[in-house]
Amino acid sequence: MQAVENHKLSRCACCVIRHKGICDALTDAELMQFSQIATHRSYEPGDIILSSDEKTDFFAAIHTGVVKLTKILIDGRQQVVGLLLPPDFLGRAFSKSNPYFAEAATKVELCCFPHDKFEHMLDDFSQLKQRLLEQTLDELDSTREWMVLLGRKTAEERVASLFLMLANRWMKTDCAHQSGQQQEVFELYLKRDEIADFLGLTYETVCRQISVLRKSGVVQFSGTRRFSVPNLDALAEIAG
Amino acid sequence: MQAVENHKLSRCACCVIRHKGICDALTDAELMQFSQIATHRSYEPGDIILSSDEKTDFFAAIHTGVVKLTKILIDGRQQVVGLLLPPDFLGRAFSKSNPYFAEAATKVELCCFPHDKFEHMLDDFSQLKQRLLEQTLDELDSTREWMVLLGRKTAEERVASLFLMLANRWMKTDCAHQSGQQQEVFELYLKRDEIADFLGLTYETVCRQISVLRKSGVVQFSGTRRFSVPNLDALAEIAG
DNA sequence: CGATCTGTTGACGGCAGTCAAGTCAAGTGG
DNA sequence: CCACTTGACTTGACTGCCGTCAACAGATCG
Repeated sequence: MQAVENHKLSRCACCVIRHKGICDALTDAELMQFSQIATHRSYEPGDIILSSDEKTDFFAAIHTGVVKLTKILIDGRQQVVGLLLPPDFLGRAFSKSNPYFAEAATKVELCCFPHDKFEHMLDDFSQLKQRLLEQTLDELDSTREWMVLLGRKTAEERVASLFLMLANRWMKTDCAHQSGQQQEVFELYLKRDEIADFLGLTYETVCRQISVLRKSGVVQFSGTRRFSVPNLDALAEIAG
Repeated sequence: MQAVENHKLSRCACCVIRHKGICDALTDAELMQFSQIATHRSYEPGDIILSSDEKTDFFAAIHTGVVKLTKILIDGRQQVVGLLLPPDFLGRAFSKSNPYFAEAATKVELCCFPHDKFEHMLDDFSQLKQRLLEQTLDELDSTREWMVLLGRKTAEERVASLFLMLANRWMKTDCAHQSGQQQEVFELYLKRDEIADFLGLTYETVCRQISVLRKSGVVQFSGTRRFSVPNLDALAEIAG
């Protein structure tokens, strides 16, 4: 029993997101307790992790991969309302259902916590709740930033904004990039039609605007889903 | 001194939003402490309450009136990213600045709490932090709902969605509406160009789509900013 | 090799934006 | 009291960006 706990603690202790996501709010001792309720789950691209308005029985930290949050209208029109990367948190606390679909955009590994036990721990560890609040506030900020994009930006500005956002997120979390090195390469993660659903466009328009940016030299592509940015300021200028 | 406290408590105790907003999370005894740090401020339509990225020194509960949260691009394009009605909470906790403008859309009265004292109280009263978290999560949900509108809905659907949202919010909070009464009358609060900035349209398009809905009988106007809805289901159908 | 999925590019049309004129109500000042 | 101004709103004519429809290219896989 003790051995198992130690094993589980060590799994958490050496977890790549130990000091990034909500887990960072916990001490090693608290993490020990936390690790006992955590289980891992894996998903393939396209898998539905959570269905809209289905009662959810777990929360999760994104361990690896990318998760899309989407909403759909009755006639099938779809909008991506959030993109979760490690070490983001997945799930709607203090509510029995969540109003989005969560879909794996890439291979995904989650670290899951049962619904009721996690909410109890939120009450026990005030630092955890604090962290969740701060993360939710940050998410609200970036969601509103995206509202400006959807409401007011042109197609070209939208695509440029997406590239800029991905580049910034990449450099913030995976900041193991050696300075003075050659061009940083970023991952797009999404297919053209997923990008379209994120930007409020059609996939043809996304294609065209990517071509425009590529031909003007603002971004350089290697394959269809990897790109680099010679001049981030120029990209930011276009993104508005 | 004691007299003043009693006076202040009584002001909170009989406050119209005492049992609606975050204050509802407090006991009468806690409210007493709370009332000692609270001050009231008034604003006229068009007044800027908070400027984007300006360091904020207070939080506030909306007592009366309507507050717009907006963001602008360098060339002046504007997007309303949130609409706050009583008893909503204004301010970005645990961050020295907030990335939006807060502007009074109508006459507004705020109940304000100093920045540092309020954050201390959040730590002292866990129910308060809990309430703030839940309110933030709800705000995130409705913001994402609005992303679908901005990204995927037509002009007519957007205007219909706004009417529906206002009707629902009105009936939820001011539910002193006598049943079996004649048509409920709702307030639009915003000018045509403010609606446009909320819906990601131009004010001419907003005008035209309001005319369409009015002529089809789905909504009835008295003046330019008051309307009633004969059939809410029909409106919801159009809103998508 | 064909089948399928993903991405690219062209031609055309429509919805909403742009530009502009006009209505209406409220306020201001002579 | 009336001319004038101002702000909010409405409506029309035209334009253009992006959506729709369609053909095609490349990659992956059985």
